[in-house]
Amino acid sequence: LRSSDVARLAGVSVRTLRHYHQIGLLPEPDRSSNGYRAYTAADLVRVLRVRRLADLGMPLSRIDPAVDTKDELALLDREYVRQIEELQQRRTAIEALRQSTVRVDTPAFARKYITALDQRDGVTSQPVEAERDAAVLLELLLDSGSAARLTVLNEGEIAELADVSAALLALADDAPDPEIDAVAVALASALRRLRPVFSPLPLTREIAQSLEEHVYDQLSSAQRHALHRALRRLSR
Amino acid sequence: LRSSDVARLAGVSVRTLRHYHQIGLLPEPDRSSNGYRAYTAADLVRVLRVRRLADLGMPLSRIDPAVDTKDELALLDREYVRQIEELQQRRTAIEALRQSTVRVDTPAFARKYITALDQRDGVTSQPVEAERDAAVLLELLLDSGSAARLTVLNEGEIAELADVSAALLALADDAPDPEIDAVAVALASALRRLRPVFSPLPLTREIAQSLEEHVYDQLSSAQRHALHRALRRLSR
DNA sequence: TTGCTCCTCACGTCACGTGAGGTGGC
DNA sequence: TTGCTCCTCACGTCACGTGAGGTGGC
Repeated sequence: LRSSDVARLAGVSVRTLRHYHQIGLLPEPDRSSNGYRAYTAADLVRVLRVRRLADLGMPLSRIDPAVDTKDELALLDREYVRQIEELQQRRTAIEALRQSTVRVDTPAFARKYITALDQRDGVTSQPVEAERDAAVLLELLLDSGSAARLTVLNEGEIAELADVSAALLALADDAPDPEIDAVAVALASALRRLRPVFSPLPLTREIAQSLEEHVYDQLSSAQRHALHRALRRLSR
Repeated sequence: LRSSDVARLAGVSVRTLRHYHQIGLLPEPDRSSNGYRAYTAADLVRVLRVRRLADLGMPLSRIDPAVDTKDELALLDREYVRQIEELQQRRTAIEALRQSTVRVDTPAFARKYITALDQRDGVTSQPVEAERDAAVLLELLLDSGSAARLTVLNEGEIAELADVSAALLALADDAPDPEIDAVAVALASALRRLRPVFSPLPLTREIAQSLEEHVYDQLSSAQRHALHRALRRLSR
């Protein structure tokens, strides 16, 4: 039997046979006079045995053709139970992401808020992206307890928050000062209600500052003023 | 934010960040005066976005952080349906192998036969291995129709075949000629019944010969004589 | 001479892990 | 001076795929 015979009969590539030689799963056969490998039927049986286990997903390193392998099969079976569960969890997550109308990486607690914001007039998509970024960072930083509390904001509260954010993001740079002030007042009122949720962030000062800067960076000059005034009101 | 900050906050290794730089998923940030990378919160958001998709099993090559990826998610979902089915098929196959008392690579059609042979007295395990080898080769070579017919041999026929094989394999090299003859007669009778099953083998002459030699190689001198005489009887 | 089959390197794949050896600030 | 953190190569992983370049028999 030559390389191609064994390969064809066993349903593998010639390269696969070479690989099995390299890792010692299959002994090198004698050579015929022209240097071609001369396999025996015993080699073919061995390859078939290896493939039967490899096709079940057993790693080549754990295949020993000389030994019965029931224990290894039991291990594999438990591994498959785990994998099936994981795949099903992924499918559930994918389904949830596809259902939602917002971008797939929007944190769950902020979905309604971002959706509401997205539907306001006068807000272009770029600032919405900035809000999404902020939500992603928030999700990361909040301990799970706080995140849960954020989720239970009711529809009215979410709508109000979206109103306020939309007003902030719609502020033009040439907005008159009284308009900036009005936004700051509304913003302070909304933030006051949310403050207990954000308070105990597990952050070093440098990191907190870096994240804060990121939010400021996304805002225009007038918008920064409004946010700044709102924060001053809060600290009073 | 330094490498370790981003890595810790995003739940990845520093090496992973380097890898994302290499493949262009994450831009190289500016360096601070000491040469350390100075990441921004935007980089962190980006890593989180990549990980969210990568954790769902999306290949990095198909992740584009700038684009929404609902279509890709649909593809992934279909892929998972397929994978779950495959894993369940493997579990079924593993379960069947673990149920049986014979070695895991014994072909289904020969299980009862090998089991019966294994339980005969006077047959050591090495010739049983040879019979298993022959069965493996047979399974490979028979078209599925014939293999199905082999499976439906009834209990009595299997027991008779096992009796005859056991008698052949138990033949000592110094067995008297009449004993060899008796085995040959019984063997011929059993083979005559099986012959319709084996007849149309899709083999080149060289390969058939190679497989036949393999069977002969496993037999002792007296056993070969018995097989040879049985085959002569058949061809009459 | 032209195909065909076999041969031997040897690099590529995928998403990083894991040292190896060196530097800068406390 | 001693740790600690960062840096840059660069090889290893897993099971082969895929040329690259050469040889032998019809």
